[in-house]
Amino acid sequence: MDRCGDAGPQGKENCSSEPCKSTLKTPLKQSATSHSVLAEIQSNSGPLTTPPKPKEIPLGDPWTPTTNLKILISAASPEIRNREQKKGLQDSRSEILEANHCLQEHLSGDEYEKSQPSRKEKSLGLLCHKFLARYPDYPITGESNYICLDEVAEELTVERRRIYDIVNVLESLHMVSRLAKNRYAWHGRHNLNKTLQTLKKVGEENKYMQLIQLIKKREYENEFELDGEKNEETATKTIGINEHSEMCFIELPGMEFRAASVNSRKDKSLRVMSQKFVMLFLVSTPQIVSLEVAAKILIGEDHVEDLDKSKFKTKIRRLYDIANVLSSLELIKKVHITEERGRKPAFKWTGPEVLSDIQARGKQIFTRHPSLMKLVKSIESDRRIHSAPTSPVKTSTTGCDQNSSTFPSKMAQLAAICKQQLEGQSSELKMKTKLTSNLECNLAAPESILKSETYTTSPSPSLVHSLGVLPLSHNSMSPVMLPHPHAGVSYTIYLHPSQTQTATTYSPSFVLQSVPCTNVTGVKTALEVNSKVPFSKMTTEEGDGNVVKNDTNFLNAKEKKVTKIESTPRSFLKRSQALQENNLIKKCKHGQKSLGVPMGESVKNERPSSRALHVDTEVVSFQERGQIKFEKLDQNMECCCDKERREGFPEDRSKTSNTQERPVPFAVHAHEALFPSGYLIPIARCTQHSNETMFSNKEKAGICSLQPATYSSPITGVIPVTASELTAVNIPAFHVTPMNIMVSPSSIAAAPVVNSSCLNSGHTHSVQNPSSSILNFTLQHLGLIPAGVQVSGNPVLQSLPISPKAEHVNTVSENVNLQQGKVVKNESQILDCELNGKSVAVIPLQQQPSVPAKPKESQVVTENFFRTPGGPNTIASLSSFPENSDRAFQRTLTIPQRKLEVSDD
DNA sequence: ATCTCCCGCCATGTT
DNA sequence: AACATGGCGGGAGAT
Repeated sequence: MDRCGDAGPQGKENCSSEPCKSTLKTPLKQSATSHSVLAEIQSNSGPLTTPPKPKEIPLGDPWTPTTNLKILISAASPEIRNREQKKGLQDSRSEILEANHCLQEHLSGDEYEKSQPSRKEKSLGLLCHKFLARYPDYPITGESNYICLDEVAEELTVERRRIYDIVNVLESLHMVSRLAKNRYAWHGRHNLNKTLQTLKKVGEENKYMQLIQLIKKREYENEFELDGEKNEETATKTIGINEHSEMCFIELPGMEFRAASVNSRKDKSLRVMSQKFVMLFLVSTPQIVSLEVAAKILIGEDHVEDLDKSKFKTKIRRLYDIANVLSSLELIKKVHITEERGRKPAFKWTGPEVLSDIQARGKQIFTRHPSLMKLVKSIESDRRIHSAPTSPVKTSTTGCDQNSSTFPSKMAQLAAICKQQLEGQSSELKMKTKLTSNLECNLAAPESILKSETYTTSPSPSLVHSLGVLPLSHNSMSPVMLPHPHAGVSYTIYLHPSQTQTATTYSPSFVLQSVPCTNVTGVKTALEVNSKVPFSKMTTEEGDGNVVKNDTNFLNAKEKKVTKIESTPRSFLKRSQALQENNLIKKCKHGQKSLGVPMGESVKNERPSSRALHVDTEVVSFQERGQIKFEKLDQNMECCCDKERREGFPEDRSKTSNTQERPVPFAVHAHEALFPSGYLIPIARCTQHSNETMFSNKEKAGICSLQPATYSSPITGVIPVTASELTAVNIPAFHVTPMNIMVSPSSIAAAPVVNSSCLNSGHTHSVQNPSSSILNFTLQHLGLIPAGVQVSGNPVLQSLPISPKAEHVNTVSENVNLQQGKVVKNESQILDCELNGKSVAVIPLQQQPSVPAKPKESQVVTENFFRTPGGPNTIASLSSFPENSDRAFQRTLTIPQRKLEVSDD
């Protein structure tokens, strides 16, 4: 029971508990944090003092059944959670403690023991959930949220040591950054996409994919003959990764850890391991990584030589720790891979899809200007405060769906192909949704409040419109942002160019329609043919007990599960065939090393890990449904998709194109640039600012410091959005009448800004006060504005560019997440705004041919990007992609933009 | 038996 | 020296 001993010495002078306490529930996720509140919090947060920790944990963890229940409940229900928090944790806690104490006294040994929380209840995952519940996924940017470790530990009644585990992982994702001793800044998921993108890039550069495959191959080839170590070693050497590539923590230039302490160990463990682990998911095709492989790779990098069991074991332990946190973040999910050797634990990526560098490049065309983001946010907050509920009624605007009905079969096919990708986004959606709902609640009438699972309804359906869609990259798919039927949230769907004209709302219905089975089969076949990898049988176990075995048609399976649409007998037949094939292959595997890529593991859809809390049932289930994957297929598919993406497939390829439409309700990432600590954040300029600085000033300015200087694009007024972020801004209804352009700052909702993270390029441009003509031109040129489309007129200003005065603009942007790009539909409105003297923001441009703007920084950024202060390496690998960013990027810029499709509703 | 992974000792860094 | 961080692995609950 000396538990508290080490981890948290009690008396810390830091962080007076008072401030912290008051701050405590800091930014409640659900509650729309108002500026004032945040400000208060900030001001309150005192010096970094560690509150004398009254850690009576030893006395009896508050982990009484009651506590547990509360925790679980709160974890499951944001509303409840918030309520709880508001209610005052202190009180409840003390009560609990007391109760517990009593319990302890009255129950003797055994009994007391039983009353104690089970191991599960103390899991890191659960703890992480609690931790995350304390902060909003997308905190308002200027109002940073501080995290006082001591306080958190105390409130969560855990040792500080545990908090470190969580924080370290969060740090690896740049969701938090260390400000000082005992203090961290909470960034939420604002930087997540960028971070992931960067990680993916680094992972690619480090050839993790190959390494993984090599390892798998070895295993596959010599089932048990060689020890993993040797395999690993060999693999590593073969690939030529590692030794030198020992990667250190990836951070952004200017964002390095300030504390030496952190630096000292930063290249070690948890943080780095976490990043690497994530990289593995991002680079591997079926985004499933077994612990074993991950451990080997991680160990391999460190010390290829001494790979002993204990080390391996330790690595596994750490991976579990990390996995728990990542699971809580809903980035991964535990699954089991069943192969001949047996079942082995693995994790499946369920986070947002991350475009590869190359892929992203094309898509990154548009980046939301930081200032816009801020504006959006400002608007939002403003709205909350000032604006009257305009249209309280939440209508499920299914609008735009006219198209859905018309949804071409092609689309469906595409959807099928990419469905898996959607899964990943679902989580994001969920998150975004939450945010949205919060916002909505604030803005709209109570009725409009939605549950986290549901999409939020916009205050006024009519007002809410679909945002424009920005064409994305080379990818032929055009993202279309549509209002969510259920919610007022718009989201973007990527359609193939050919499909572009059709806009659909992301809705269940949509999904269903979009996924025809037939296509899947065809695709599959093609893939199979092409694939060099032998199929192996894979099985996915699901929580519900379904076990699917199959190698092919994972799509079908998936489809079936996801959409419930099709389960064609045919597909099953195919499946069986595939299985047979696989078996044959397996039998021959020894003889054929060439086939060797041991991809085929059976993946089982796993039931939700016991630990994981299923907060959002819908989401989870959705994700789960889509879980079944057949590695091979996946892989193949992925490859194809990838290829296509890179090549920028021609339009006719639409079938295969992966529609990544993940309608993801997204929070607007505001200012990545502003973000204090994102190490991975590519945006060059941002990094230059110290955290503190960034927060304070920029917010008000509403303008990102980043922008202008860096890119000058002929087209002013346009803000390039990066597709990579996939974030679309959802623009809530405006209070503006169609004709009327008078948008009061307060009334301005959000601008449809597409946010993207240009990892390499950091192309964030934002122009202010673009001339309308220019905008029009640009839009047309880009194809954003369909020739026939009439942009204006629409009373509902969906995508409203944000007014420069951003300060008062409310942001709703958080709702939508665009994967690739968005098109702003209401250009007219935008123009209007501008005309009115408001500066308009949003319009994607970078890709426009005419805009050659290439950030000079890109190069710099790239270099720094991965630079790991502590480490040597880092990225020697960058070299692996010779063409790296700059050039490629430039080229990209020059590439004529493909036509953007705007769905007009 | 294996999988998970909590727990907390203790080394390392910071203040 | 006291405190902050966090590497690490024993060992026990969960399966």
